[in-house]
Amino acid sequence: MGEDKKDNLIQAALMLFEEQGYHTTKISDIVREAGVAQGTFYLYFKSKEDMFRSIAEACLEEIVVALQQGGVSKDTDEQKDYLMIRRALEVYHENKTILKIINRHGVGSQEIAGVSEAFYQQIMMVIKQALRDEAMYANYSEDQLEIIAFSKIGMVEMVAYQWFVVKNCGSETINALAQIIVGDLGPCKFKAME
Amino acid sequence: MGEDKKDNLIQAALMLFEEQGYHTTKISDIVREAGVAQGTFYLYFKSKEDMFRSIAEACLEEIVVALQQGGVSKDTDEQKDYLMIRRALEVYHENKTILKIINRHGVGSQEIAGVSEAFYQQIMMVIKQALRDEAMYANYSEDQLEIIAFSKIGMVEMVAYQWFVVKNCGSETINALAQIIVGDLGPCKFKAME
Amino acid sequence: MGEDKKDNLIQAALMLFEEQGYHTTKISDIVREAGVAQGTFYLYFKSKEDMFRSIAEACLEEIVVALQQGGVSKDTDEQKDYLMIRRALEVYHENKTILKIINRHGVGSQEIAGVSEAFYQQIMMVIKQALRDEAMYANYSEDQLEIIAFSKIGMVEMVAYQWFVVKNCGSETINALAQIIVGDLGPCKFKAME
Amino acid sequence: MGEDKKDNLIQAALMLFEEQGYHTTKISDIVREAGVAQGTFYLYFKSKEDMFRSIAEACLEEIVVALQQGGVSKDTDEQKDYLMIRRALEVYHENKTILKIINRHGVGSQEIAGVSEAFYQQIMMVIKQALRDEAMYANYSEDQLEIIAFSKIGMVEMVAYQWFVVKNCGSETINALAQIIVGDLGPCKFKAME
DNA sequence: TATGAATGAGAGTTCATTCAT
DNA sequence: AATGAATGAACTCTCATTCAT
Repeated sequence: MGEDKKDNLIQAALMLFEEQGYHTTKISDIVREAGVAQGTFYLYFKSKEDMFRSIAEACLEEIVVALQQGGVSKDTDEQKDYLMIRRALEVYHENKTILKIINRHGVGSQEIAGVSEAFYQQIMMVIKQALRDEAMYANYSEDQLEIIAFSKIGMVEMVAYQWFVVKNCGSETINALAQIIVGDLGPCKFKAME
Repeated sequence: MGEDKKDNLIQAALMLFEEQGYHTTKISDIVREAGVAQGTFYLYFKSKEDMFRSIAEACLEEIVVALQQGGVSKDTDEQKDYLMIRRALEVYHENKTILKIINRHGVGSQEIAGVSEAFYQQIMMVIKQALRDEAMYANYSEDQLEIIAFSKIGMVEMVAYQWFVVKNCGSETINALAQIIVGDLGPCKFKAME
Repeated sequence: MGEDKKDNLIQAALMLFEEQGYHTTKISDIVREAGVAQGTFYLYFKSKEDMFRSIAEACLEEIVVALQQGGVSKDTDEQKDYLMIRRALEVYHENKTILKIINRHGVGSQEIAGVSEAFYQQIMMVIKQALRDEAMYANYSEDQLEIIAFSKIGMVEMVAYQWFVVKNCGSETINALAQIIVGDLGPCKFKAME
Repeated sequence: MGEDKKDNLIQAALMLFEEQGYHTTKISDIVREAGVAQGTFYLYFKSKEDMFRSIAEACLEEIVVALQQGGVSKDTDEQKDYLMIRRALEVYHENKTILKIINRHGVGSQEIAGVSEAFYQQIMMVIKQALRDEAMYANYSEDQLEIIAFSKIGMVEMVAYQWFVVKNCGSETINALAQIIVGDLGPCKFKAME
């Protein structure tokens, strides 16, 4: 039952952070939304920042794990690339709440910046690992693979942000987005959006 | 002379926003840094948010203009692509302060989010325009070009953020980064960076 | 068994009050130290203040009783005086915890101030009674004896506080302190203390 | 004009601390009494504790200075003693506000305890110095003089507290109190009080 | 134009106390 | 008798903004 309230608080906070941003959201908003008393917040979190850090950590970790599980082996590099991009878009789509909070509203605290930095480091490592299996990048150095990895992350993140958050598109766009990003226009499945 | 003080305020604010973020920086910090009195701030700006909006607008507009001027026509698509990417990296490098402020610290105000959104819309248009000149994208639809444009923006922005802000590399890395991103490993000019 | 917990609470509270003062000590500190649950506190005490009042009353009453039992009759006034002072120092030494709590940390509640006031009234009466037996004070009025009594109390309390609490000296200093206070330097047993 | 408000705050605080104690007095009480805004408090003091520390320091320093100026040279030790005691009672009477605050209400903060400890150390030194001039204490060691000094301080403080604070007597009692404390009953000027 | 003391609404946080189990 | 999660009133403190000079 105790965990009930903690969960209420987290759900309420995520909703409010997404809607109005971290700084605009007051503890009093969160507890009202969660239906608990003001003091209850402090049973579960040391402070507002502590709450956000723990939520962000959990969400970002989820993304890292989800990306890691996307390991597939297909024939061509292009197929691998496509699947990687699609998988990443799926994961971002499922986690667009935290994506929106962090990208649109930011947070601005040393500690949380650290969480974010660590997150990017982790997914970069995951992507770099995947790239090593592609023939195309066979003779790339570690540093060069890192550049490629980050550029792919940026690509996916920006597209995900623009389509899932700004344009608020659904998961049915994922295939088309991935196809275009990878560069195969074949039989175009891409329909006008919004 | 009055403009002197306004400029002092802007420079002080940019420095502090970059260092500690928008929310952490107090008006009192800015005026102390700028060497003017507390009340003077309000002679030049309606509010703290108003100041940030105007600074952000100016900086982002500068980026848009700089990107637009990069229009050059070379023989191959790959050359065009490389030059576009390099140009974008240069521009981001020159403007890494605002890049850092917006990406690392975020903003958290509806109005400023609008500024940011409009900025991305503008540079997307610039990039899309440039892509139309590449043979490679001849039969892409507008929507498809938009995806490509955003994915390129994301690529450049993420790489610029990681190398110029996180790793704090200088402009001498630009060529190498651009080359790798575009995919030409030719005579590799890329050196290990730390 | 119930009384066990009550006693635990009292011991824990005394320790914490002495260490950090009444106001700084939280109920949660006391119950943690006592090894009981938060709610258990209220089975034994109406409130934090009620607890402190009852502890203080008990301790101070102990001091009063101890002082009363010191009644001895010796030949000279000086001997009586010395014994009275020594006895008082002993008592204060044994009760330095409450002495420290009340003198160093104060109290700050009307009700408890009353307890303290009543305590001084009581020991004043005890001392006054003792003084009546000394030839030296034969023709002193009641009011005058009261002044003498309070001045002796102040003397002993201040010395006890400085030596037992501030300098943290042990009971071996008592004789020397009493001798000096009374004014007999005879064969000086007093050693340098640090 | 700025100092006006600071002074208002100090006067209001002293009054309230005396009336209801340090812990019971809220910042909101102080500013209301002083007739300034809540935020104004923080222009002059870092916190409530900081305020009290600075007030206490000033008051206690005043007492030390006042006691130091009492240096007089009379014929007999008894005369010197009497004058010292009377002077001390006068000083305590003039400063009974801070005496009441510290003795009755206490404060309970490490930092302020330090101020108080330092105060006693200082007046002990003053008294010890004075005692050295008395023939009576010619062959007392430093340690022994310290005991005498503290016992005299305790005497005066307790009597001052009981008569000036508890019984609320005026300065006309000072002579009589001093006389009794010193031990001369001569032509008794002491009248029944209140 | 420039000042900076003053403001006060409103934020985050604390903690003695309660009560269903 | 014992628990400890939950409470919420009340606190201290912050800081963007104002305005008399």
